[in-house]
Amino acid sequence: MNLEEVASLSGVSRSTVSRVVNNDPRVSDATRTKVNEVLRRVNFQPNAAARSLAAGRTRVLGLVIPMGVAAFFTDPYFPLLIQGVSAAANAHDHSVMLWVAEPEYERRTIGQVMGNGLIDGVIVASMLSDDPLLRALIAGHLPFMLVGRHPTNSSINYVDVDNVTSARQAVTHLLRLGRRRIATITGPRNMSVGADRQEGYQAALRQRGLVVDPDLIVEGDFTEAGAYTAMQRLLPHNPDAVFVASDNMALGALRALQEAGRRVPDDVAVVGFDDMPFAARTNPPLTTVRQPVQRTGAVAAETLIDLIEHPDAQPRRILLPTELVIRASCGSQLA
Amino acid sequence: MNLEEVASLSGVSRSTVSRVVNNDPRVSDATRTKVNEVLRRVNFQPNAAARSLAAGRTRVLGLVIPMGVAAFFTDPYFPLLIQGVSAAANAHDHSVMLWVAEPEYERRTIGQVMGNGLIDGVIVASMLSDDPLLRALIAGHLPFMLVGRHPTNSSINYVDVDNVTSARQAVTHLLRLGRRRIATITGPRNMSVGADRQEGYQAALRQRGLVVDPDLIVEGDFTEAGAYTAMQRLLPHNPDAVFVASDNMALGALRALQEAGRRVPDDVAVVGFDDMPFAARTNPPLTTVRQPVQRTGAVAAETLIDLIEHPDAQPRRILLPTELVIRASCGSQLA
DNA sequence: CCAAAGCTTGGGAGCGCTCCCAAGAGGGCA
DNA sequence: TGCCCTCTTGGGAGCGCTCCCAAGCTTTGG
Repeated sequence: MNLEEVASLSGVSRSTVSRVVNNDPRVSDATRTKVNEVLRRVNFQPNAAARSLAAGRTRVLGLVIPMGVAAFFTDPYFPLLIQGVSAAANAHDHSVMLWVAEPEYERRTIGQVMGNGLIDGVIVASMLSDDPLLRALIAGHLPFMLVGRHPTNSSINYVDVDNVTSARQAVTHLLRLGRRRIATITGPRNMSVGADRQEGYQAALRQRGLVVDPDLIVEGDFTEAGAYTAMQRLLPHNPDAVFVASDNMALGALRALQEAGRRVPDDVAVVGFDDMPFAARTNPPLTTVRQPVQRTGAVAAETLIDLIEHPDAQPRRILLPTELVIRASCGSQLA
Repeated sequence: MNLEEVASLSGVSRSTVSRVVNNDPRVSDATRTKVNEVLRRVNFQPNAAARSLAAGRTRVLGLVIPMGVAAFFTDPYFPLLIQGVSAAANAHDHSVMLWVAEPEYERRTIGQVMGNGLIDGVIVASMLSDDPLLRALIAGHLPFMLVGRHPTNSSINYVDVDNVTSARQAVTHLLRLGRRRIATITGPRNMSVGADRQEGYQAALRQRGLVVDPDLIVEGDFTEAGAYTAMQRLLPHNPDAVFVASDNMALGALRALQEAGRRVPDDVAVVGFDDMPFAARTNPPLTTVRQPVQRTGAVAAETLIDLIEHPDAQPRRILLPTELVIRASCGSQLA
């Protein structure tokens, strides 16, 4: 069923049917009603390919999740993000094309994502600092949004939470509770989330006039298992608190602490990051920084659509607010 | 950059360039080399929309994840499945369009997924038994694959693991270890995974000549929190083992048991299902049924592509093998 | 040596839509 | 009454590709 057939069924021209389908105001009410009636009766769906070809726009957003991140499989972060993107895209009458980028995705993905006109723009999640896809994106002319700011190039559009400030507040909270040997398990240093949360950690210590002890900083990889090992490496240095850069990693830290016989929060206070669904149910319940993950995805999609429709607009740099959620693992029920 | 431009740059016709791009053998080696050279130089990417329009094929697979399942956000099952689908699709030069279907997705999604020619076929994950999307799919003519068999209509193409047999084996293992009051926390009954695993549980008991005690069967929803409550409801009935229909739910069961002061496996043996990454690291490590989730996704994609290319082929019903992974939570290191 | 059968190449048609321009109908106003 | 402007409608062109047919050339074999 195509426009022409609907046209002859309703006794008007292809152009008029097209106008009705696209809500063009330049159609009389009588005609519109008549055509809509036929449209509904035959359950007309305009052909997406033809539409894209003629209009030069596909109404499809790309979503790239680089798979350098093993955490994709264990961290609920990505499903939440995907859900947010998907919901916002659908609400704006767009579809989502997904690429779960393999390690050696450079060749295929980059070419596919760009150039061939399959998508109008692309959202890239959890980008590594020196990603070849990112280089191609910067060189190209396809609108794109990063989830998580780029560490060096600040002219790139992104949506993120204020990781530095959030981390600083979390660590400041631990300081206020009297903890002094505060350790941290960071994210990978080549991701800006990792670097930023560590920076916030250090800022809090310095603000308090404390020196940053490199022995109390261990790099994690956002997996539970990685954090477990990281925590074991921290134990000999006798921290009295640890700020862990994700809830998922906090799980690993808790497990290591428990196995080592350290009580939480009595011996070691633990603060996570994300406020994932399970954070309220750990033992003890996890104090953590709540970030709006679905919202982040939704904002990324909405901003990207806006960017596609207004290519001349100034760069978008969006920071979403976080909130420190106090539970038992930090040793205080007070804010 | 389009075919015509490449053609004039290489001194041949549009048709010839098209043949080279599509690896049509009817081109002389000399011409092919010459054109390929230009193709590479200008980094030619054929326009996807034009291609789809002309060829009547998009090389895009749809992937629908109904969101009735709250577990999407916490269960690593879906990321693994998505990864499998994505990898296989990419390997076959296809892209993946994702719909995370909202509760009231009937109207929009169904229309979008079908009809408008955006995709060549669709994979539907975790279908509820009486899903409107499924009804539309059956009535329509778009090739589709289910992940998880359909409970009643066996002529539908699907890929699944043999849930009945797997569950039966897991429970038989518990029986062999001497457990007699074996409980189960099932998946939702309106999903075939839920029903099938419960059926396997019952089959194992009957095979042993035991009666099925309805008090020992509680329905879960594939979430940790749901299973926690379910386990609490089971406790008064003093089970000496529990077969939990997913690892994620096993987490909740373990938490409930621990809080109630029951030792695992001494007082209550626990067996899960999935062998998710975290299963080896629970306390105690979880005995579980390993199912090849990524493989399931990959097979779904590959079969769907085959179905698209050979529409007359007979129905595909694929069962993938599982494996019982013995760890400490069942009270035996023996197979 | 010539017909028949390859091989290689070019160009037309058409996929189903959007966008633009033109034309007809009707209304307002001098 | 006549002119201009607005509203509504129709149809042509063209998006960039694939598919089909035909034409030219070369090869094969009787």
